[in-house]
Amino acid sequence: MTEDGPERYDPLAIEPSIAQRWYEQRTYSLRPPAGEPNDEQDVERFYALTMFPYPSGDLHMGHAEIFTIHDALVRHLRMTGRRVLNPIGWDAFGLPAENAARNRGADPKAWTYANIEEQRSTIVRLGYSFDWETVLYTCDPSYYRWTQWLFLELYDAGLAYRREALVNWDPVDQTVLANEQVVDGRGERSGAVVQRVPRTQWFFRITDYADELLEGLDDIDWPERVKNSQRAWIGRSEGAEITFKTAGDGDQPADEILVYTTRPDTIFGATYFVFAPEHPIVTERMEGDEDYAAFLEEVSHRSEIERQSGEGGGKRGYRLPFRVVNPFTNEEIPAFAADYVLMDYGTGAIMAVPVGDQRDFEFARQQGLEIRVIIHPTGPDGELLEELDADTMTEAYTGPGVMVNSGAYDGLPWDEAKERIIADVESKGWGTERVNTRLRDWLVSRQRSWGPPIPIVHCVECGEVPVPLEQLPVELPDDLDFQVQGSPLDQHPTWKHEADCPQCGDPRATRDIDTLDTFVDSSWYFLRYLSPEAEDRAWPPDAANRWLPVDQYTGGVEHAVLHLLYSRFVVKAMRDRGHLRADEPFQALLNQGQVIMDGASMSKSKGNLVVPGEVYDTYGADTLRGTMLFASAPEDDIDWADVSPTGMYKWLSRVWRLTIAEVDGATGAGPAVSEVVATALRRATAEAIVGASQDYDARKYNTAIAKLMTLTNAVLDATRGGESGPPVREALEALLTLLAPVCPFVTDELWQRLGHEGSVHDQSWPVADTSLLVQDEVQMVVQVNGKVRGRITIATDAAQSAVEAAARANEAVAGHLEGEVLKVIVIPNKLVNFVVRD
RNA sequence: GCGAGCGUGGCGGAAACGGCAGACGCGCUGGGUUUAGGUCCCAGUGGGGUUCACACCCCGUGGGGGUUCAAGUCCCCCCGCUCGCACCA
Repeated sequence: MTEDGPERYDPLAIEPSIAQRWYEQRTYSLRPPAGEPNDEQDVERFYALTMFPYPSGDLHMGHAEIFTIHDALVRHLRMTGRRVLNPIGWDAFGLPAENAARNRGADPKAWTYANIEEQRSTIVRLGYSFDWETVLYTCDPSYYRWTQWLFLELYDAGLAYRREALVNWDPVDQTVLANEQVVDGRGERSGAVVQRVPRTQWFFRITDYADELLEGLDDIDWPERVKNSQRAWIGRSEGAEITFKTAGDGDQPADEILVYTTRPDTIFGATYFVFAPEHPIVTERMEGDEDYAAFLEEVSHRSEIERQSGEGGGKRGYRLPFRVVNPFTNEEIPAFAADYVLMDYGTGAIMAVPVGDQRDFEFARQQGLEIRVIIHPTGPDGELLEELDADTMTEAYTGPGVMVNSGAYDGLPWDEAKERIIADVESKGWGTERVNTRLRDWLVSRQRSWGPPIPIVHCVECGEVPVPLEQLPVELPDDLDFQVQGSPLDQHPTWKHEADCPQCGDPRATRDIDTLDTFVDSSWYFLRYLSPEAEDRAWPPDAANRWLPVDQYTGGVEHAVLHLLYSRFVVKAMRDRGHLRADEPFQALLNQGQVIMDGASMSKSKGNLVVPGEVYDTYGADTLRGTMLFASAPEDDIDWADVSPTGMYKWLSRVWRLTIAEVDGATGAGPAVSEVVATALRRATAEAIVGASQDYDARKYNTAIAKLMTLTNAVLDATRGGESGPPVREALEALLTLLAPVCPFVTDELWQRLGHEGSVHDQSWPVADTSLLVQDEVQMVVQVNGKVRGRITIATDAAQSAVEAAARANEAVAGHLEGEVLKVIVIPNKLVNFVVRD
């Protein structure tokens, strides 16, 4: 460092104290103490939400990326006059705390809050302008009391219920999981192969809202791929339920079996019948059959992975000792139990049509079953393309066609046959048209102990009884032993016995020992932010009606189905209970890209972990923020190996030097900029304001920063001889306000160095003097046959004839105009193109 | 297998509407300042050809075809990569 040169840019000297001041003074709070968000009527409100962090350690680069994008958005909106609600909190319940307790003997609460404190100080240090009055922690009784209330609301509405079902059991995390938490047959968190086991568990009836969850996607501004993921997950299909009967065989009465099919038109091709192995009709009829019991045992032990990969023999089937009657043909067809039919989709039984379904086709070939052709392929105009041959076909035919061997329906196009058959099924009382979804009810109970206890008491006399609202919260004991086998809450010596039945007072009643999934906590936190300290209600309905839906939600794409689908369900259910009016929680969604390293995700085990602290301890938070936003568009991944914090640091240093020089020059009366330079600089300033504003509106922070760099270069050019003066000052002030959302510290500091009283963040967004952008002359490109051959400078909006004449007069162009000119195209103020015969 | 998205210099990335491809930055090369290194400042930087030089010419946005006066951008086919879903009847 030079001893007596101008003061250099030293972010570490200015950032921490500003950060601390913003935090302590609650600078960005919208809320008077202990109230709801300040809510004057005549303001434009904006609810900006970013996914709250999970406190499993300090903040990582991914958090810094999301928060930086979010904060630039929020600070920009504030400067454009919006009243922005920008809350923060912690998703503080969950398994990592419990694992730390089990493995290291830590107290989960202390562990969680220590991590929160570490994350909070990093968030403050990075200058994110959250409203520190609204902080919430999902593990705090003042929060989970209302999570329990939410459960009871759903229970009261019939949307929360307990039943036995085949569920996903994670043997490592020792708990059941929701379908959404099982990826490729493995637990999303633990990576363990999940087992399908029967258990009595709590569910939310999300399937009641399947249609609305699907249709609502059309009206929200989310990335198409997230909407597609949700559409696929909901998996709506249209078809029919049709009743089949088992063939009578004397002493045993015929059973009725419902099947679901999307292709009722192919019913004449049903040559066999398949039950899910656990189907009740089968288990009842096969009771005591050791052979079948062995098959059931074998199938239940095959993991999802084996079943899907086709390893270990593909589909497993068991020929049942009875037959089933096809209602349309009265034909008796063989019946199987097979693992390719799932008990929990449709009705758990299918009519198998090998000619029209690839799975049935494969199974039929494997078992040597008949493949009956009932359709011939047709083209776009209904013309016959070929005739299928059961002996030679190698795969099922699923395209359009015309019916054959289908009784009265022969000769009909398939879609018409489908309609007629459904109509006939209904008129004969054999079944109904039916819509089905892949979506199952949401399994919410967990055999874990760092979560909200389910507010239900089990009484020998009254059954399951909800805990009365005035007794909420059902608090977790703080002396759980996490070293025990199984659920610590269950093993606690007294906790579950502390409750008497709320209905009959029976002291033998016990608490439900399961807790709610963390996704229940996070499915409504954006509502609690509206009044985190309210003790008499979860949220005020009028505040919810004013602020919801969230105007902009930012966060990772990994929540495409889980959190984002659950939150949508909760909002719709709460709307129907009269607690709010919004149909959707999040109107717009932005998925930021990942921060990776050398093409791979960062992790300690890979040894490529870069943490935010390493960067801000060297270059400061402004450099970290600027680097992330300049590296790429918000949606794109950033490879940390490709980015250069030094480049950003050098630029900010230059901005610093230029501003300090202007301050010094103004007081020291250096030379003033010339008139010509002043005009050019003012135009550069106006261009930067216009360009950067458009980029901010489109959230293209990378190009906004590029335009600010261009303005910096213009200032540099103008002040090369030590000049200063109003045009320089205006350029720098515009630069600082336009940069403020990205680099809040250095801009605030320099703003004050320029002599301003208040904060740069309280300035309104600059407006350009657009008259400066109008120029007398423009440069136009001259092309011959589409190739650039020269340029002309000509009056703005010059007449076509004048433009053409000037272009012809251009020496470089003239040499290429020897052939016959067939056509001249003039794009005003841009380009002339001569079309010449070669 | 199905669905969606993406392919632009050595690198990250720019180019509403079809109208100068490569903004801005990194890196690199050369020069200046400095005792030196770093910092800072200046110039150059898609590939090829050609010229003493100013210039000039050709090629170029994964590959091939098409529409157009004009294509990174629109249409068709192919290749590659990434991400979802995946026995859902």
